[in-house]
Amino acid sequence: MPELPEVETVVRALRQPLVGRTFTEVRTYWPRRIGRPGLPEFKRWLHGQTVSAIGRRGKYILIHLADGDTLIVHLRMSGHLAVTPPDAERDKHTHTILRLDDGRELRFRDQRKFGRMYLVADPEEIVGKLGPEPLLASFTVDLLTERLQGRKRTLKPLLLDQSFVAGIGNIYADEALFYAGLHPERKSDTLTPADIHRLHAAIRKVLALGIAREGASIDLYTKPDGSKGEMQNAVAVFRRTGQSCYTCGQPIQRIVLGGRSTHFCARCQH
DNA sequence: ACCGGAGCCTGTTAGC
DNA sequence: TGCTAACAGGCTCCGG
Repeated sequence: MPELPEVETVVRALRQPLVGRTFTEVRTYWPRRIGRPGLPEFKRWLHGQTVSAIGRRGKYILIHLADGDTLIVHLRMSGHLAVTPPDAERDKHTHTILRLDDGRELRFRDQRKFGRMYLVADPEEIVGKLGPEPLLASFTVDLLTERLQGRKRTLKPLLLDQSFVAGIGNIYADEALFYAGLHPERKSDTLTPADIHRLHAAIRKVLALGIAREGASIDLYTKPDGSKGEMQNAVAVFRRTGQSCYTCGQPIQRIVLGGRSTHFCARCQH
């Protein structure tokens, strides 16, 4: 499940092979992959465009084009991007191929077909509703406190809400709540200033750790070159149901919250 | 304001 | 052993 650290890892890996390249051909085998505009316009519009920069907003990959437009990619559950030689064998789940002027190809593979590509003049059309970037200096304890004002929400679904804070998914939500010592069913309006302080620190800690370890290769995520990240070996609670908490030794519990499996230590999190 | 459920997908796994 | 049904999971939309 690519979340902020996984997407950041992909962006860093694609920067060198992609910046400065021009798209010379667009092929897609699953038109619904293109979120907007429609496929014919997408093809016409992207043809001949040159990549000026590549960045990230939440879980969205932003491929900035020289004329000011932006190609946006969301990997959702199982999306994978790679720059490959043209003669590389095509995986059966590769549904979109963007040919580059150096002969190589940017390939979008997606087993579950949830991922999307967008081509827009203004990226705010797509990412405008996202909450703050949690790793920027501007994401302060005060900002988090302010965003919690007047709200009464269960913490786990709140962390998964991209309009509250951008980039957190199921893995890092569970990990952040563990490090904050907060129960996933805790209501947001019961947090003390000390709780908010710990939550703020925990969010940044787990996301930074995820980036340092180049993502969690749980399920299908791999880096663009196909190798695995290391974060799956550093999780405290995620998918460790029944195993001992590293802090207190109690078995990790699993519940379902907001339709998402949720893992936590009942002794360490309140 | 907040929550829950459906829908989008398909490979894997649990259950009969 | 072989089949089917349930499940996972990010996000959007809808209804309560």
